[in-house]
Amino acid sequence: MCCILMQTKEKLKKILKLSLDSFARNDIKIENINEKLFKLDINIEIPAQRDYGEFSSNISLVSAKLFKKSPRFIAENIIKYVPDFLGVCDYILKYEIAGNGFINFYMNNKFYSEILCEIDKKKENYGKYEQKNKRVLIEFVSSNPTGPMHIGNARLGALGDCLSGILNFFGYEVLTEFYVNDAGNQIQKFGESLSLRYEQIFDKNVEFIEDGYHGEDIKLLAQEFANIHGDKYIKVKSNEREKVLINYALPRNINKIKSDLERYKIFYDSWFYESELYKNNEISNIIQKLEKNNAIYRENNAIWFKATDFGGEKDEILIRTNGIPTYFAADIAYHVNKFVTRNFDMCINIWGADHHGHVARMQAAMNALGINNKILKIIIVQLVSVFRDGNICKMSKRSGQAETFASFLEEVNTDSARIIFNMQNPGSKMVFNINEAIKNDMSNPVYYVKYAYVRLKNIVNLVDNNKKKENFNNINLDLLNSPEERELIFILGMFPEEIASSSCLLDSTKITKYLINLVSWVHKFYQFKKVRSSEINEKLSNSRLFLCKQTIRIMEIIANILKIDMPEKM
RNA sequence: GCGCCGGUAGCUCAGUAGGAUAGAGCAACUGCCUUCUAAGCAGUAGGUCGGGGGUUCGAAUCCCUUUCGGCGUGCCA
Repeated sequence: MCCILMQTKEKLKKILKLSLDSFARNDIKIENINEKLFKLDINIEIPAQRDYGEFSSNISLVSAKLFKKSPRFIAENIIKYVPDFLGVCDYILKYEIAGNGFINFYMNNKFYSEILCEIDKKKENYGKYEQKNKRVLIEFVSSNPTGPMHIGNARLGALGDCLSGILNFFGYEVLTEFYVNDAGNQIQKFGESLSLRYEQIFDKNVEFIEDGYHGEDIKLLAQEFANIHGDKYIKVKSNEREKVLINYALPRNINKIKSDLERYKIFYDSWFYESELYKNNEISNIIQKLEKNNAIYRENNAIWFKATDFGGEKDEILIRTNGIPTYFAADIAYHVNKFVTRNFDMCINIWGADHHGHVARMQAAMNALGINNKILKIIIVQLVSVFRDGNICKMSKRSGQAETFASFLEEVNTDSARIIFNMQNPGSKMVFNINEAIKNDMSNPVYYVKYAYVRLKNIVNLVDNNKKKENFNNINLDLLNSPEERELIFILGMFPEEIASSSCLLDSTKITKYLINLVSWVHKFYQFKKVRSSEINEKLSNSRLFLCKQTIRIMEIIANILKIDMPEKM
């Protein structure tokens, strides 16, 4: 499926290629011209300013070398032949050469009215593509259940959930997943920490361990446990006590994570427990497979993965000298489970920047296991710090100063957070300005967006109430020819392309930026063009109303993808 | 030391797969509500795109180099 805008680009490209071909054939004799033309990187672009037209091509610039002529000269010669092929596209109003050799195309009214009609026809499916039959697993947040989430998880969550919304809308079969690290070393440490805090309640002289979990949350959990069970477990052997405490605390932490994320509008399709990998021997299975593929060796009683043989930076330990598998070994098994057992075609992991060292070795492990026909995409998200009252508080889990996810949610509205996090590229580190995120003006983009929706909705509702039913027979979309109206329509027409490129690039921020741009034109339109004014005739009024309705449609599609509530009134 | 990411307006950030005069918001200043909600719009001011080379019709964007910052470089996860 395609849209008017993309089709038009293709048609213009065709016209230009045919014209260039004519020029080459008739005016210049070059051998194998078709082959050479084929290699040219001819683009149809949307210029930044509309004075340059709706579309613009670099064809004469990129072919300058081939013809050994100036771009301007080539453009003049190409344009001579364009009339021969105008039948290919009936949206062209005029075309001209700009200063340095760009060929600019200006579109007629039909182009604009057909964009609106296309949206009206496809409705909430506008911008959707045919089902790809591609199963995608997207895993994000997956915070450690040994402690509370922090603000960085809010960024990961917003990016992951919105990306899954985009991919789903685009036509992939998407499954969202939270990977629960409920096994391995850190759970032992968790139990040990809990146990010591529990003992300290009854004996102040008990010393805490250096590499334990120092957070207040551990003390609280131990206290809660003591409130229920008293000193009953003091005399129990320490590893027994640790087990009991883990069984008490871990489900509590996981439930807290789950409920916090639900407040943030994230509802996972799946919660995958690391402990399942142990139960099903999946870790020992992958060790065997790796051994078969000659990808491991033994040293000092530990089992190593020859990561360097498969594109990794250095070799990695899979099974420690003490026989306990590393986190990495479990994670390989987890990925094999995704790709082989569950047979996903693409797996997307959204990881914090502190995990980026993990990327190369995981890719290497996939190579070693022959999982090459599948796609593993890892999106690394830089860390978040909080700006509050003029100060930057750096996020740090160990210092205990971290802004927790829960306290963040208390302050910042979920929709604001989702939009703000999705306005900034994952690759750049982020300073989250709390003071601005809780304000009710343009420093908080969520109000800018919602207000635009309310304004349009208000127009539509008022008209509906006044006339009971609008008469779309008495309509002439050619009347929508002001810069404000045209630009708004043009941006609506760009939506399918935005969705497509967001999906291909796995970029959830693109569509948010698009939304902000769309909304700014909604406000301009609202400012300059009255819809239900007595000063304009009914035909124009109806046409503008039609534009409002299609704009609302696109805004609702995006709101749905991003899970932003759009209010009727503010 | 090595690796990954980043450096764009006073601040926070965009910059459409190399394109035309580098853009928003915040902060500052000036206008616009008896007319569909001013949570808005229009305008002014603000820049050596960290520095230096290179590639070409054309570079914030690609390559090299240098500098500064964040992270990683665990038999931690």
